[in-house]
Amino acid sequence: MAAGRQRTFDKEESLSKAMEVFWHKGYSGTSLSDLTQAMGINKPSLYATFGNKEELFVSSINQYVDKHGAPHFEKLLTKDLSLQERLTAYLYSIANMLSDQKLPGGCFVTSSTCEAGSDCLPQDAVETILKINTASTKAFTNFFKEEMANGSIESDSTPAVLADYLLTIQFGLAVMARNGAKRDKLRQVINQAVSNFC
Amino acid sequence: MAAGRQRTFDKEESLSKAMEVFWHKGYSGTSLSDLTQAMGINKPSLYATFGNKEELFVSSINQYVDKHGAPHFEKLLTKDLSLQERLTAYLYSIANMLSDQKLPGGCFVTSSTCEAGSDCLPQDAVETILKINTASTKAFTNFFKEEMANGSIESDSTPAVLADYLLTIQFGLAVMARNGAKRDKLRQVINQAVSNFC
DNA sequence: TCTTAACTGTACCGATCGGTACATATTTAC
DNA sequence: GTAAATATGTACCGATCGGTACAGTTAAGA
Repeated sequence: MAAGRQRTFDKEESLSKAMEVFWHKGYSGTSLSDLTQAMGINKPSLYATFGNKEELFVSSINQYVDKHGAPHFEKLLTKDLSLQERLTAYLYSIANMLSDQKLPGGCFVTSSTCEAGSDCLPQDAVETILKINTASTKAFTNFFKEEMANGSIESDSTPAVLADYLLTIQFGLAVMARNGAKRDKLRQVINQAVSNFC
Repeated sequence: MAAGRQRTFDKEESLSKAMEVFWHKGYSGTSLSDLTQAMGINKPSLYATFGNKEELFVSSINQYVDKHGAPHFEKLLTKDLSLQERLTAYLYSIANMLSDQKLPGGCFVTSSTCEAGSDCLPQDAVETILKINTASTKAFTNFFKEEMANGSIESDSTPAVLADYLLTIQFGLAVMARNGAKRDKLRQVINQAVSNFC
């Protein structure tokens, strides 16, 4: 172990607190005081451990993807369910998160994508967000490509278009949640949206 | 006419400049310096004419709805077109705006709806945004109600659900645009989304 | 035990935030 | 012509912004 005084907080837990603040308030709306207060640490500890506000934001959104983004994806791969059933389960899982009262509300990536278009975010943050959305699009595209190979899709749309459509639905649901839409309303929209894949 | 020196700028034009700044950068991301610079006036003139930052924001988003939001709606009412054709024309019209390089990018209402969930906006602004989205939902609901009465819709969905679905698509398209999606990509998504109304 | 490395809290930095006081300039009404 | 009313530009306000210097504290390694 390295010499020196050891830190009195857990790095991942503090990052998790920071993530929730950024998720709730956005990059521009979050001050260092907001962060240090939620994390329970002082500014020098924050800077020593996480760099600066920008690096902490990037770490936060990456943690968000790991903890609250990626896990939904496995719903798409459940065995013995139709494509429609799996898409519904996937989006329901997301809707649960979007409307969860114990979480900051909506989708961190969606809100950040809006904010990234404002030229108010540091470039590294913008690139991180773009990378996340690109990765989602590619994952969806590959998913639909395989579903088509399996014969699960009758549509004559391309995998890329279906992927963009699914991402659009996700973004839309996230904004609906930020507007106050509850779980049941989101589910009704999902049912409507998924009936498109028939 | 009232006594006193007359102002050297056009109120509506200055408001339009302010609107574009808020549209582009959001409420938290916009400073008074950004505003006065874009509007070409000094702070005392801004405060005397438009109140404070919050009131200027509310005026801005209301002007946005009048200038860039409401006008699309008439596409839904074009005579002698099918429901699908009218929905496509309506959403294409929106997509043109979302991806217009001469405009600030995306949809001011959508971005603000995300930001409104952050508790970083003044309450009057939040209420204004909520009111705008509620009005859209009601207008869509009435629209679909009439279309159903006309027999244009075979779906067994309710007008309210179709309205929420349409709003979700609009929100989603706006975020896609903020993420860099160009007009053609938005159109493909729209085609996919509208095939739901068959 | 003693050096050295790492973390913590206080107290501060210049810059910018939203907002305003005030003196000056311009206009209409009388 | 003069008073009243309105707009303008400068210069400033206290508060907060993101970020850091520095002294003190706690630990591991020699």
